[in-house]
Amino acid sequence: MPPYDPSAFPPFAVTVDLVVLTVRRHALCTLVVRRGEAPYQGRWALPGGFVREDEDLSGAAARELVEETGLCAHDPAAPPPVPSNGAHLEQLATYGAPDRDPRMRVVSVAHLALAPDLPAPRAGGDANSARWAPVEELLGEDVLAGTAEAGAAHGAGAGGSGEAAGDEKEGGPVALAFDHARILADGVERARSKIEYSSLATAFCPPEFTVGELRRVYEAVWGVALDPRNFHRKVTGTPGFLVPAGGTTTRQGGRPAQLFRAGGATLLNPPMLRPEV
Amino acid sequence: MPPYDPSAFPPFAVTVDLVVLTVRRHALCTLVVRRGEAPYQGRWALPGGFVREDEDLSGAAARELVEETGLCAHDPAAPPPVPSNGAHLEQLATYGAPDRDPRMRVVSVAHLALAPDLPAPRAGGDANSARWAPVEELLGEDVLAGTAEAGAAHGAGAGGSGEAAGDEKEGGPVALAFDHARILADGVERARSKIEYSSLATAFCPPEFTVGELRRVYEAVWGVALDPRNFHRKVTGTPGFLVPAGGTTTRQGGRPAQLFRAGGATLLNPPMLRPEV
DNA sequence: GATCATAGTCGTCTTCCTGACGATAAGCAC
DNA sequence: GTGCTTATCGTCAGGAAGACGACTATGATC
Repeated sequence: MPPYDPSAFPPFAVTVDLVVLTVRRHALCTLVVRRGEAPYQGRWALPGGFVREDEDLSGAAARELVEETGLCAHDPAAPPPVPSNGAHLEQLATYGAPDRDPRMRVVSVAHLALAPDLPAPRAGGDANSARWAPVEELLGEDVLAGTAEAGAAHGAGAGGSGEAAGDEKEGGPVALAFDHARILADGVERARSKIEYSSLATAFCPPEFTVGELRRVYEAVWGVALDPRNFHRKVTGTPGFLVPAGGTTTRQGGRPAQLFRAGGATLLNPPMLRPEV
Repeated sequence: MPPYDPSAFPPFAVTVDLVVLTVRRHALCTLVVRRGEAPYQGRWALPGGFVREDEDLSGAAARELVEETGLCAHDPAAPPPVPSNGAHLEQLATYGAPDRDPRMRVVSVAHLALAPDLPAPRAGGDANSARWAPVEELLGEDVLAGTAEAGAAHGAGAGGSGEAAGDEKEGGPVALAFDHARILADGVERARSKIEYSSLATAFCPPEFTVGELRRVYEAVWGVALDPRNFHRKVTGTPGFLVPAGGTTTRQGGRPAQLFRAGGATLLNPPMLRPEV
């Protein structure tokens, strides 16, 4: 039997889109770039680009991450002592509704990256500018509500439902291009749930950090307040989660705090569950 | 600015592959089909096929599921009272290493389906035959070990590592085509972890089932033995997990057991964690 | 320098959950 | 009936987590 007849299947464009999350000033933020071309010209979008001919999906995601942020992707399979400013990068989900891009059939493999607080992003490629936007600004209540319930609407919103399509005035929710609001919502939910049962929250921290800084990461990602004493007991009591780095710091004010590094443990058992609703 | 120049990006073929899991005779089994054409002709593979021009990714997965098993995919967003023999279907991950198919660049969006025990599968499409294979047979120890640790190898194994490439004699591990061993391993791990914190295990059960039948599902999926008394306390004590269906059955022998239906709750809180290693 | 505000760290107490396991109930095969 | 199987209820001890008191160590302010 001959190889595939190229006319036997429809050709797709395959892209990677990135949900890059970080914690800035006690808020969970994501990297967005302004689109320089139609469609959705001038709207904010998640960074991304085409997968190249000879490129792995994760390779394409890592390349985009470097282009947009200068971050070197850290492969989760690497040995536990993480190289300094590597970001965590993992595949999130794939979005391929027929109408998600009005120009052609595009399947986008979204990736989730978690990074420590970074200087201002450098714009790259076809984006006029880039910025860190608090996810709260980008995800209106309607979008978030839809995330939790309506899996069926899973890619319908190429044009957006309309209501959330606010303009560019600062402060109000800004509608992202394409189905990127859903992708972002899925990425945020993945991050929120994954720090429950893994040590991934340390990916938001610099190489050395204090228990309080780690707690503020959890508080920003979950949007809740945690008891400092119970949190301290939990993270220092979980073997392998944190290893003392040997110094102290007062960068938060108050009593000096011990510095830690991320330990080798990647799975938290038992997990640290989000407080109830 | 003009629409995309079609020569500006490489064309991909996009397929969906299915990891269909069920519990048969106390063993976790998956649906495999025998390949009728090269490459890997005669080898077992996961069912799958091309995504059509006008088709959603989940739509393509649901179509393949019907073609291979006759199962009607159950959308998780539907109202909780699940229609009778619908299977749970969710996206798993996407595999797109450049060399995963020797003929051309193929990106495969794998989906995970969980189904109650079914009659013998009906072969469809280009498969000479289909069968339910215990995952233990398909996943040699080396493959499983690789799953837990080596995320780096994430799609490299189009040809397989070689060692597991046993032939077709019954009993020994059988090497799956393409990178399907990894896809299957990822799907099994997803199922194993997801029944911890969700009520998804009921997807393996008929509409009405006993606590003991549900326990045997957990035991088969995790490959462990659970204490019947503690399990009973846990599942009947979690509000919304099970609702009494009103009858009893003795199909397992022994004292008649109460029949239950899956309740509306989808999230188990606190979760039922796998026993330690 | 005393006082205050801010954070960090150590304990205690109560409650809930779980694992281990005894005991009883209700079918079937003989 | 006896024996075997599975289901279901109960008890008990240990661990984890939430609530919260107490103390420590710094900088800021008076």
